[in-house]
Amino acid sequence: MNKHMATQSASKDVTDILRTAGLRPTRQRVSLAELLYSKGDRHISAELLHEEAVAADVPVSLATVYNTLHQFTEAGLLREVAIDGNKTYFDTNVSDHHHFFIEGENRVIDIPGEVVGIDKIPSAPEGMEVVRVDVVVRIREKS
Amino acid sequence: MNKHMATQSASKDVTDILRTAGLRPTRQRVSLAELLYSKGDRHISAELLHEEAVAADVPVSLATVYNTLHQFTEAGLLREVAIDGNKTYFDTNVSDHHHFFIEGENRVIDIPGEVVGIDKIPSAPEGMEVVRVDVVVRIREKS
DNA sequence: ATTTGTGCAAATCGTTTGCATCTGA
DNA sequence: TCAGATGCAAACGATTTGCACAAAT
Repeated sequence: MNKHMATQSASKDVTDILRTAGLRPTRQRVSLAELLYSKGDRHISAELLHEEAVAADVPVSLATVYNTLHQFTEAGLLREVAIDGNKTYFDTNVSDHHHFFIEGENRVIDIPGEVVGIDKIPSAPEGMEVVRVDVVVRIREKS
Repeated sequence: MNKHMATQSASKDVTDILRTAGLRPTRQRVSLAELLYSKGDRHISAELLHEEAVAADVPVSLATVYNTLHQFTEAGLLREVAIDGNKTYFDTNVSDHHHFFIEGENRVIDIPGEVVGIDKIPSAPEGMEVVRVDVVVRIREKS
């Protein structure tokens, strides 16, 4: 059934993931997914992913990159990290964790392990429920 | 020296604050400061503040509102709250505290008291120092 | 064949900037 | 006076959208 097994070992899983998520595994989506997940946890902007795709000979339009990132996010494959205001980062690590934000460099990195302990999660106001707690530790070059 | 004392009781303090911060107390800056600080703690966007100013018969350009907000921030009179990505909020509460973010409404409110306890602040990577820890508790209408 | 995705370029939104004009000390 | 502030409109960067074309099932 698969005509080119050899070249599809990596694509195969991605294809299934997409299908399971209810997304048609198109060329662009498969390629983008591979770029996203083949290098460990990443925090990437739409623009950067677009550049990577083009560099990897997967010409895809910026608009499609945006669409894809949002679809992946809705499907739970990515998490949007809103830290800086002007740019949106997408985190390939969907599990519960927090971030360092390097000021000046505008870079986001995961805080390793279960290092942040919040001992008192404040109770939400009447009729509200907590969706998620985000912790951002802003750091800079030691002066 | 003050010709219209009666109308200046509120303006007086603001004027001093601005002067102390090294900012010339111009009409616009004084008015914006009053709008900002006369209603308790606020989390306001440039656009909204602009609308309020115009509504209060203090015609000021949006560009000036942006300039002013940034100058106030540099002077330590305001704190920038980056939560949402597409919009920047300025917090009139400069003290150490954290925020609820109401999804859907895109509203920011202070978490009252010293309710958030972070028991382990992760150590920053080599050569880096922690500037600040931001905690955002995302909440939504209970379903 | 039908449905869904893609590309392009134009549109939008928040924010910033350049520059001529005004204003506070 | 004159450095510093303001207003306007144009410039900007990130993101979105509309619509004709292409690809997946």
